[in-house]
Amino acid sequence: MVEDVVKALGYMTLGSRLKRLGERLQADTREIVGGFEDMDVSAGHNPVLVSLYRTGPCSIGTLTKAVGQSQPGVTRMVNRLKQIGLVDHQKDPGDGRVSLIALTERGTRVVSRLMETAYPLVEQAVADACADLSGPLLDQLTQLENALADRSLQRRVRIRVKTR
Amino acid sequence: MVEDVVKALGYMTLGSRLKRLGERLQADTREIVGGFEDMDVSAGHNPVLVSLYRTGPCSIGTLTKAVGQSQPGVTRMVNRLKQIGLVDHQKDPGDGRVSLIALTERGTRVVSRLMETAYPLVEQAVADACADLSGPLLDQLTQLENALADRSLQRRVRIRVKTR
DNA sequence: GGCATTTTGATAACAAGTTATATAACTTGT
DNA sequence: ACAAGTTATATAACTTGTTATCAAAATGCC
Repeated sequence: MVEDVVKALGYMTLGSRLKRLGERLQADTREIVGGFEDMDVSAGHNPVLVSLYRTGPCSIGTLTKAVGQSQPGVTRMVNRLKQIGLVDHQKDPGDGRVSLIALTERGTRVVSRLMETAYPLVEQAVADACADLSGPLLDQLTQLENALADRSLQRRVRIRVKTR
Repeated sequence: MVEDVVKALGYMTLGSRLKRLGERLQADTREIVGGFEDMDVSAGHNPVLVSLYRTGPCSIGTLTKAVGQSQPGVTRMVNRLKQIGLVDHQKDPGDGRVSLIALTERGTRVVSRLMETAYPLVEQAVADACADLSGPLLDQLTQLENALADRSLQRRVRIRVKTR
C-alpha cells in the first residue's frame, strides 16, 4: 500500500486535494446527468445552463461572474452549448459589443427536465455522501473520500431511485 | 452584483466548487513557492517531489498511487521535472519495464530547502485561512472562500513572515 | 465632434487533467 | 520452452482551465 501524499501533507496540498476530489465528483456527476439527457457535456456546463435558466438571457461577462471562471473559459463553454443547440446568441440592441446568450427552446426544455430529474438526484447523492461529515475541513474531506470509496455517487443515486 | 451559481446550487455543484477552490489555492501556492526556488513548476508537482524525497527512488506506478492521478499525468509531470533537472530516471535492474524515478542531487537540495522554507509557510498560510472554519462542509467552503477573499494566501504568508 | 480611455468578447497559446491504445517486458501454465 | 496473458510505461488525442492580446464598441472629456 502506497501512502497518499496529497492527503498526508494536509494543509500544504489542500489545493491539489480539493481539485482532485472536485474532478472526481464532476466526473461522477457528468455520468449521472448523461444518463438522463443524451448530451455530451461536462459537469462544468451545468452552472452555465442553470444560470441562463434562472436569470434569462445575459452577456458573457455576466455568465463569467455567475460561474466564477475566466471569460475565455465561459466563451468556450457557451460555444460548445451553441454547437449542441442548447443556447443561442444575438447582439445586444443597446450595446454592440455584448452578445446576449440565451437558452434555445430546446435548451429550456432540457434544463427544465434536468431540474426535475437528474439535478435533484445528483444533489441527493452528494448530500447523502456528505451526510455524516463532521469536524475540521481536512477531516471532512477524508470522510468524504472514504464515503465515496465505500459507495460511489452512482450507487447512491441508484439506491435513491430504487428505494423511493 | 451577480449571484454565484456554483455556490448557490449547493451539493449539486460541489464538484465544480471544490475544483474551483482547489485551482485557486494551487495558483496561490505556486506563486508562494516560486518566490523561494526559481523553478517554473505548478503546485501539482510538489506532491511528486515530496513523495520522491520521502520514499526514495520509485516507479511511475508507485508515484501514480502516491499522488492519486492518472499514470499519463504523472509521466508528464516527471518529464517536466526531468527537463528542469530535478529528477532523473534509470532502468530498474530487476524489471526492465519499470523506470526508477529519483531526485537528482540538485533536486534533493531543492526539495530539502523547500521543506524548510516555502512548504511550512504555505501550510501555515492555508491553516491560517482555515483556522476558524466550522460546521457542515458547504458552510466551511463558504467561510474559506470568504477568508481568502478577505486576505489572500500571499498576504497571510507575508504577515507570518513579518510577525515572527 | 473627435481623440483617448475603457470595456466586451474572441482568439491564440499553453498547462494539466483525462481515456484509449500500443509496445515491451515479465509471468504463468502446460 | 513457448504461447498466452498480464503489467508498466509511453504516446496520442481530447477537454477544460488559464493568461495575454486584439479588435470593435462605448464612454468621457475637451
